[in-house]
Amino acid sequence: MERELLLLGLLRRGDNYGYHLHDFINKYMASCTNLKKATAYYLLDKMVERGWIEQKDDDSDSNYPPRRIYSLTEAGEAAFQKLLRENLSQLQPVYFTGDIGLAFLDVLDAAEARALLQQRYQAVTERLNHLEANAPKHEGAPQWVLEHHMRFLQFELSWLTDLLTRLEGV
Amino acid sequence: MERELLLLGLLRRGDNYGYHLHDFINKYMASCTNLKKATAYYLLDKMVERGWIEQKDDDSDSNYPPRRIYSLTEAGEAAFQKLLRENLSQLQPVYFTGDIGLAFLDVLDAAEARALLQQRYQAVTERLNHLEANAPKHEGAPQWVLEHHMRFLQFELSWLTDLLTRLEGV
DNA sequence: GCCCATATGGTCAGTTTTGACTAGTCAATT
DNA sequence: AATTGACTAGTCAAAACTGACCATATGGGC
Repeated sequence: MERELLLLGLLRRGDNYGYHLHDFINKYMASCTNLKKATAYYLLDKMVERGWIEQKDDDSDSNYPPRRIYSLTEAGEAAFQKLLRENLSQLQPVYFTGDIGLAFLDVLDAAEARALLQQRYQAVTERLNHLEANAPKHEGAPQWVLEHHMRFLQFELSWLTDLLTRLEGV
Repeated sequence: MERELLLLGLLRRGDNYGYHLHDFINKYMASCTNLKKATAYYLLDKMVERGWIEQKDDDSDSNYPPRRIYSLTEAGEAAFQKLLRENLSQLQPVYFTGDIGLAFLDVLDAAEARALLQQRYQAVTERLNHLEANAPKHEGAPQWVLEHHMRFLQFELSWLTDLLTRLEGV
C-alpha cells in the first residue's frame, strides 16, 4: 500500500489530475518507488472504487484534453492516517538487485571483477554529483527523501571502496 | 533481468528443480529480490522458451511428486555472462518505500513522529540482531550479499539516529 | 497404526503492471 | 503557415505476477 499512501498524501495537499500526480512522483520521489503512469491511473481507479478518493470531470477550460480531477474523501483521509503510521513505524523492505552480481563474483577473474566494480563506482559517483547539482532545483522534493537518498549513495561508495580493496588481496 | 541472472547463476552451479531454486533464493537471497514461487516457475518457463535452459522430467525415484529438472544450455551460459557483467558494472536502482512516510512527516506532531520512528529503529535493530544471530547458519548465503545487507541496516540505524536528534530540535 | 505438522513439487485463475499508443496544445523554428 | 519537439492527458491489449490451492511424503508424538 505504499504507493497508495503516496498518492493519498499528495491529494491531501490539494485536488489534482492523475497526470500531475504521476509527474511529481516521477520527478521528486523516484527514489521511493517506481510508479508508471498507467499504474498510477490503475491505483487511482481502485481507490475511487474503495471510496478513498473522488473523481470529477474537469470541463473548465477545454483547451486541454478532457481530464479528471481527483480529491480525497474522509475515508481516504482515514486511510492515509493509518497507512502513514504503519509506514513510519515499520521497517520497509529494500531490495538490492545489484547484489545478485556480487553473489557470482567468483565466476570472473579478480582483475575483471575489479574493473567492472570500478565502473559501478563511477556510475554511483555520477548519480550523486547529478543529485547534488540539481538539489536546489528540487525544492519540490521532500527534504528527508532527498537527503536519505544522497547519504545512501555515499554509503554505497564507501562499501564499494571497501569491497575493492578487499578484492585486491585475492 | 536480474532475477533471470540469479536463476541462471544458480543453475550454473548444478542442475536443479524449480522448488529448490526458489527455496534457496528465499532463504539466502531475500535481500536481493522478492521472488515468489509461482513467479520463479514463470521465469523458468520463459527461459526454456528462449533456449537458455532445458527441462527434463525426472522420473527417477518416484517417491516424490513428479518434477522437472532444469539445466543450463550454452545459450544460457552466454546470457549469464552478459547479464553478470551488466549487473556488476551498473548502478542498479534501489527503492526506499520507507521514505514515503518521511515525505509526510509534517502531518504529525513532532512527539508522535519521533515515537513512530523509534519503533522503526527498534524494528531495524531486531532485524540486524536476527541476521547476526543466524549468520553462521547462512553458510549457503553468498558472503558479500549478507555483509552488504548487514552494513546497510547499520547505515539505516545511524540515519534514523541522526533524523531523531534533528527532529528534537523542532 | 493414526494424526498432525512440515516439507516437496507444482498449477492456475485472477490481479497487477506496463509498453506502446492516441490525440490534442503550445512555442519556437524555418 | 508548415514542421518540429516537448508537454498534457489518458487508454488498452498484452505481459508479468501472485494468492490460494492440490497432491504426496516424511517424521514424530501419542
